[in-house]
Amino acid sequence: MAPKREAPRGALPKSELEIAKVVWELGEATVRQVLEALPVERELDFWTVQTYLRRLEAKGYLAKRRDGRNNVYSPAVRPTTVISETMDDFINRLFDGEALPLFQHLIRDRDLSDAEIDELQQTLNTLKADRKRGRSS
Amino acid sequence: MAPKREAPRGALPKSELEIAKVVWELGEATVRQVLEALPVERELDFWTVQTYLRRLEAKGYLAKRRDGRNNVYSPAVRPTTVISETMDDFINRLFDGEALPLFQHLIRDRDLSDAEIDELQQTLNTLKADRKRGRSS
DNA sequence: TATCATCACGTTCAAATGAACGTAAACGGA
DNA sequence: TCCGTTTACGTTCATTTGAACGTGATGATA
Repeated sequence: MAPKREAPRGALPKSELEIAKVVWELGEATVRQVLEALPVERELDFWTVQTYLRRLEAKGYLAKRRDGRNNVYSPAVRPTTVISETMDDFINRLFDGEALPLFQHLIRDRDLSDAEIDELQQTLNTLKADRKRGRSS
Repeated sequence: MAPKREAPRGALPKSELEIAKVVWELGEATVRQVLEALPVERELDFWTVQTYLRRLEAKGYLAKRRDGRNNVYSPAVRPTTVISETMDDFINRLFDGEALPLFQHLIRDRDLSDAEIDELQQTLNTLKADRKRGRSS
């Protein structure tokens, strides 16, 4: 059965993604908790954060639970899913859906440390090995 | 001397990027040429394309040259620069500026062919070798 | 040289997005 | 139990983005 993407859910806008990320990190959070978890230089209003959380819930990205007088928000869609969708969108837009050119650019542009390069090679080797073995799911 | 990023030029919107990419591919192009270079299923108006090209010029991404009655647009900023900026913005938004997690996600999520994996490894090896040698710009 | 098609430019318009508020309800401490 | 504080919800507002048009100018062709 295909993974069946519930709804296309076109890529999240900047600000909403930013807020969603905070919720992901915290696991679940109230408006105030999100506000406090934001970097200090990012001076967002309590109300603004509230707005984004509400929108995220309306779009189906977050679930809302009541805890006393507070709303507690938590992921309704797995973060990795959202990240994948966002990356897909990005790759489609910039590289016609080809991952390879993105890699090349990335490798060349970002100053990767030697350690990071090693780590990447490691990952690739592992992936390759896994491929040879079980080629399932 | 530092590369000196002229203006922050916050990441291009979807549609404008789409049009800019066409210009990059063609090297330079008139409105009509861009329109015709777009995939057929993308039914954009002549006027709409014109608008985006104009905006891109206003933002400093494209240069405009007159050829008879036509405007001919060409890159005013190197495409690779724009791509880098766009990627930076994306990585900042989604991965706090860390390239590595992006790689991991990418490697795991996109179904890379064996050949692609090989190519990546090749690239990494080359990069590593180059590093050892001249470390300057 | 008159005509017709094409083009540039300014302008417009709706929807999405970033950001914020006012009010009324709910809670905890005095 | 009353008061001050905090929160939710609906609502609003400006800007950006996606998309398109009308008019006047321009050039090729008859």
